[in-house]
Amino acid sequence: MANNTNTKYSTKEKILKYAIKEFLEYGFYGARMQRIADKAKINKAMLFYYYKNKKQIYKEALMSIFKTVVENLINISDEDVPIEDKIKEIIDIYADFASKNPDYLRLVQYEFSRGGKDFTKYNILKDVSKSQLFPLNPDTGKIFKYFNKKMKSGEIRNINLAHLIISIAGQVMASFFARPLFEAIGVYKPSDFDKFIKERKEFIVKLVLDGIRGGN
Amino acid sequence: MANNTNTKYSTKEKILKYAIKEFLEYGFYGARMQRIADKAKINKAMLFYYYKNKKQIYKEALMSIFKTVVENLINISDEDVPIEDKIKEIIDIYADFASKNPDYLRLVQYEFSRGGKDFTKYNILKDVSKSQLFPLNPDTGKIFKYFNKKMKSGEIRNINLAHLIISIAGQVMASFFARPLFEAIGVYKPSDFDKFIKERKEFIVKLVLDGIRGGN
DNA sequence: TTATGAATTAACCAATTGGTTAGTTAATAA
DNA sequence: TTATTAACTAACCAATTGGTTAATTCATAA
Repeated sequence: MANNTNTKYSTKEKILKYAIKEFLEYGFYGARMQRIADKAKINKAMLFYYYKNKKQIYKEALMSIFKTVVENLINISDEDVPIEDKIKEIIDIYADFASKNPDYLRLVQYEFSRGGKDFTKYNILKDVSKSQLFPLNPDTGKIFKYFNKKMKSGEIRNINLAHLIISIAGQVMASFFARPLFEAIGVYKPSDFDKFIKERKEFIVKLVLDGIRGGN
Repeated sequence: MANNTNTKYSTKEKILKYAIKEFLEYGFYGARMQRIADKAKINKAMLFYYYKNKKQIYKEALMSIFKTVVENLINISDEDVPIEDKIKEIIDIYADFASKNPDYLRLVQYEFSRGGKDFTKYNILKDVSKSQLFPLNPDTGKIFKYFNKKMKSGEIRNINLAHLIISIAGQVMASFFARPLFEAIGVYKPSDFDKFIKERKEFIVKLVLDGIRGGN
């Protein structure tokens, strides 16, 4: 092996790492193989030595990204904390991940804007949803279990939990997905983005909490 | 003029119409000038006769699309209806537009996924937000006026209205933006999408209504 | 009828693109 | 030492791309 085992990343790993950056920046069609090679400081031919073609690199990049996204979003605890804290926990998980990985999120959004063609083609989503840990899994998802208990005990009214999760996630994610809109029209000063997110979290907690406590 | 005035659209209009379709399908980099010409059944050179280059066609397509989006989203009435009806009205406007123009929405999403580079570059968003009719305009927006009145009368608690609008729109739009995810993981059967949206509307109305009525 | 400019076309082009290939270097095992 | 294979490189290539151009058709006005 001429593979340099001293360096942190193998050539194959480097390719994926910088391919992700390139795809994030330009999408599939706009991504350039030469630019990926340049970013990774390797010969372009290596891309085709380790991967069949551009599509395959994209596929592996997508899978890697989506795996990271899901791994982050399933970290919901089993603890039986008060409802307000549980809602905060869910919001925090989504918001924190979005804050820390804006580029990952953007590629997911890019894929969604294309109708999720490749997500479905590569079975990326299906594999993920089978996971016992997936929060939207109505049988095993921790969020479902928690709120089902709270509905039975009467602490919250009867609600459709899939809708609740979508509503919470939707409110949080909107802040990140439509960020260019908000900043362009001056909803907040770009430098105040973190402050805006903090405000938004508090707003969502209160809205949802009152919303699910309200009379049946 | 050799321009065929019998047909419904002029050549220039045809170009924009089919360019939009192409950009919606493939994004900027994936769009092909030849394919636009083929779709419009004109000679490729006509694209460069009426427009400077690809970028310019994209720019005009973006502006046209965004204009349509905004024109639809500002159609909020002035009527002083009950709060529940007003929330329903807002939700309906967003949901109806998204249902009727899934492709337009996808291009907006595509642009957002790119960080809204071109939206800001072409000043598309800024021009729009200046509009007196823009619902997010805190001084003149009809939604602001309506809810401010309701806050003063005590019918709802004091809330940040920008956040309220983002929350409502976010919950509605999530249903469309993340549609590939929901269908892949089986939140509903793809054929039941309309039913899902109907359910979602009802869910959001109730959540928001209880959420803004709740104690201060 | 004819002159004029706008609209349209087919053929073309330079540059870029994803992908290949023949040959070289480096590591390992016998 | 040497044979073998994996890792790597530079040069190359066919196909595609956005964009151009010179020539032609068409409509209109004088």
